[in-house]
Amino acid sequence: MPTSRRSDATRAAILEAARERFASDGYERATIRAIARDADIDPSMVMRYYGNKEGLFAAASEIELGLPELGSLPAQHIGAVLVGHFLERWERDEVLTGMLRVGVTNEAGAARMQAIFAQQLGPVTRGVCPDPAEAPRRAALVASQILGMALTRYVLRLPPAVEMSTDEIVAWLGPTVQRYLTAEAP
Amino acid sequence: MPTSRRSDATRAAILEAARERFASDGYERATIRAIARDADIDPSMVMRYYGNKEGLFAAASEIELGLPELGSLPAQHIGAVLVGHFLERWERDEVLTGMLRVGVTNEAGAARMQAIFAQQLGPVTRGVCPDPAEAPRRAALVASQILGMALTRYVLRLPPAVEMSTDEIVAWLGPTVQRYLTAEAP
DNA sequence: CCTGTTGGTCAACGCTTGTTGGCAACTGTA
DNA sequence: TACAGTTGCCAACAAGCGTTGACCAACAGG
Repeated sequence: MPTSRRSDATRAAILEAARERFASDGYERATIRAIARDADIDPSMVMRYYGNKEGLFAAASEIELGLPELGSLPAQHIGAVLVGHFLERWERDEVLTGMLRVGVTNEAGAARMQAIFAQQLGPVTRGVCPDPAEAPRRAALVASQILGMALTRYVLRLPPAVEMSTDEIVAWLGPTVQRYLTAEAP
Repeated sequence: MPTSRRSDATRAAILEAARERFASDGYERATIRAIARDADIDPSMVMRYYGNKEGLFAAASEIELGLPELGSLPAQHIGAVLVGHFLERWERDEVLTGMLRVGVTNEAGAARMQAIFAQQLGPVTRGVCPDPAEAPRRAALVASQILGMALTRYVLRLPPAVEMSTDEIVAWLGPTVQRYLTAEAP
């Protein structure tokens, strides 16, 4: 079991092409043939290395949100920091847009998305919201606003949402997220 | 040009089946054959009456949000009323879920969604936000929160979002929408 | 030098898709 | 009754899909 195989470059190329295709086309329209063409490789290699299309998608959709530790931050800025972080992460590449697109079209994609948010956003909220038992609900509220902005801005591309600057978005959404995290339940 | 044709029932059956399929499967996976099977009809009839798949989708996605007149309402309740109305509309049938699903996967779907919100949510905001020139931006913010909740609750089905009651959602999102509509720009 | 493993290509398979055109049955009109 | 238009079904098409298995080239160890 060698630590690095000759085929690692090929595997990586496939994975990168797969991420881009899934991101821009969604699960159904991202064909194995197109991915293979992008990676300059035969479609059958994709099958060999990832078993089938679902396996390829599973491998291509391991995503790190890379959320910061919020514990050390001034409590009243958490919302803005979180919104800013997500916006930056969203604009860095198309991975999250793709995740969103696939999460909507594909059952496995939706499950993957549930897991990502539960595992990575859940703990963050647990540390800052008043009643830890309510953390999942707070996380869902935060997710609804952040994913909603991502949806309107990066996927549906409603013009006013596209035209806003990231600073403006942070200024508008920051207080919302802040409230979802730290306010008493209404 | 008769006012009613014998085939009107067929056309309606096709349209209804199409709406359901587009809603539950998205654009790509909703096949003409499956729609025809649901409507107990030959696939070629779909082509005859709607030209092609895009035409069928266009016909199936004419949607009325049916937003209420907000002008006569107490200004401080607008947010809650709007959120409640959308939730009710969303849970009544699967049409809006379908619109969302198709808007994400399909360019024409996204365009349709832009139009719906511009034409139906835009005027509402224009009447209530401080500076009418900012109405489109306010509408986009409102859309981001409302579509975000719909996304997490009805499409991705994040468990905490599903488990909340509509009253709880109104209580949480109402003030957010209210602020997006009526607060001074931050 | 042989031999087995690995990386990669090629051609094909069975299937589903959107779409088309021909043909039968019915309806309304003259 | 005869005829034109409408409604519907059937069979087929070309294209694209995921997937498979046979085959070749390079390389490794003995």
